[in-house]
Amino acid sequence: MADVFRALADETRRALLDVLLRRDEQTLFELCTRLAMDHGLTPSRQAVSQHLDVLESAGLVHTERRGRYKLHTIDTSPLAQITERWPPTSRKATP
Amino acid sequence: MADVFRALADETRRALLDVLLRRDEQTLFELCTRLAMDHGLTPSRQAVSQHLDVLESAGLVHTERRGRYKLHTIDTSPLAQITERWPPTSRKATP
DNA sequence: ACCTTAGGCAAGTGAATGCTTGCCTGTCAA
DNA sequence: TTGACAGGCAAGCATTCACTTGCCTAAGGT
Repeated sequence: MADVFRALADETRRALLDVLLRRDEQTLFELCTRLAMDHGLTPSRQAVSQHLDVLESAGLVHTERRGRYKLHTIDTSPLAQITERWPPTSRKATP
Repeated sequence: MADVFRALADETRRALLDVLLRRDEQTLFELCTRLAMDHGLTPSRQAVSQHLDVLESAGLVHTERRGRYKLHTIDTSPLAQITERWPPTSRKATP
């Protein structure tokens, strides 16, 4: 579970999740392009690849080889554990 | 919002949230003790104090001075933004 | 066959960060 | 007033981590 938090700690990786939420099954180069277009982030291809490895280790992204393409798919289910671990506090006011 | 993820990235800080979830309004020394007892973590008082600062900056912990004591209270509301940003994926199977 | 394209591997670098150390401030009780 | 207790401040150290650089593998098209 620590891997999930470590993965979410980086802004580029959070942006990658945003990009993948719009459309699944994107390749590394597609993700690089959309990071730049939609989020103004321009890390190198290798940097993005390493980020995707971290996300995959955390179970937040699944991959599938198809020919020479590697398609990335988001999986938000590990995030549910967060609000399960620290449920919404019933407090007098958080208005 | 980046502060929230940064705060959650550390295991000691996550353990602090666990401790605070069991009981609110604890002092720095109480938190140190419970970290050791319940989680096997024995960082120094100063280390815990710095962690609490990070948690407070993220809005996950609120504090109140009472005499020479500083009481810490958990606030889980920032965590709701996580599942709002990446909602549960309606996928073929996450069973 | 050849070249392009999509991706991977690994070492090295610089910055962020968790933690320690030492000292200081303020509050309460005897 | 003095001493003990709860906490704060700031510099220094060591590790982690994001990113680059350079080279390599493999699949697809012409």
